[in-house]
Amino acid sequence: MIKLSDKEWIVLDVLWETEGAALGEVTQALQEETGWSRNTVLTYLTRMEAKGLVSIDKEGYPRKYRAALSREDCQAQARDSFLQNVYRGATSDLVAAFLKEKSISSQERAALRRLLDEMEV
Amino acid sequence: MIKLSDKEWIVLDVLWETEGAALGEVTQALQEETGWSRNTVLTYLTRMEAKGLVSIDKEGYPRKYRAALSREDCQAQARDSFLQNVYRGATSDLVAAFLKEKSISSQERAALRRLLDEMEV
DNA sequence: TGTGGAAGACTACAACTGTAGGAGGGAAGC
DNA sequence: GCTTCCCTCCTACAGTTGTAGTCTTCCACA
Repeated sequence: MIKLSDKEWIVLDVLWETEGAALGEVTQALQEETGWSRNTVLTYLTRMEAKGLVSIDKEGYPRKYRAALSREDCQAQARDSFLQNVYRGATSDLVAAFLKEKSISSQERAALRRLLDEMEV
Repeated sequence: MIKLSDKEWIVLDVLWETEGAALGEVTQALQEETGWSRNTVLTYLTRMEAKGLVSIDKEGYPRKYRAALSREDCQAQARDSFLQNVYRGATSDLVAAFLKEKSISSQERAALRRLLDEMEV
């Protein structure tokens, strides 16, 4: 149900890295990638709190902002909707397309083979 | 650059299936999944033409609507942004997550193994 | 204790998205 | 030719997203 925009992913990436950051720290961390003003960052943070994506620790000043959901949960959600929207549920087409296009190391390939092996029951 | 909304994927899915459909046909085809009114469908179609997602064949009456981009191009685009947003570029994490979660047949697993083998150079 | 700089609240505003309604135009059949 | 039905055009309107500006508050330090 939770649908993150591209920019919300960027904000959450920062929050997932830092367990509880103040506005200035978040703004700082986003500076290179986005160049956003402090106010823009604050707007994201407060809107995202309203949506349940961010939790704000109001003890102390300045407040600490943290991700309210785990990265894994958000990823699972995003995988589902991507799979449905873009591949109409065909997981193996999807996986094949990613594998064909993107380079991965031979270690990674070995790990994926092991994964496939474990699935043979 | 082209960013499709969930609903735009649904519309395009219909257009990719039918090479050139009239409004009534598109509305019909979308009926079950969306229940949209004819006007809603028309709004999507015309807005999507403005964005270059749909092309309208104005010869004849009623007009024929068709997808302006191939499904493959749209999928490639969507893969890219998904990979970046959700997995920060880590293809093998992404692939592993899909494989772990979604069931695929042993035929499909075999095909993926072959794909991995072909990548070993 | 006054002040400067960060932080927070509130406001703004345009573009895009989801979802139509109403008015008018063409074509096919009676 | 007139009716009927579908098609197109234009308009609407609320909610979301991207990106701040302004005004106010708060703490730390001189």
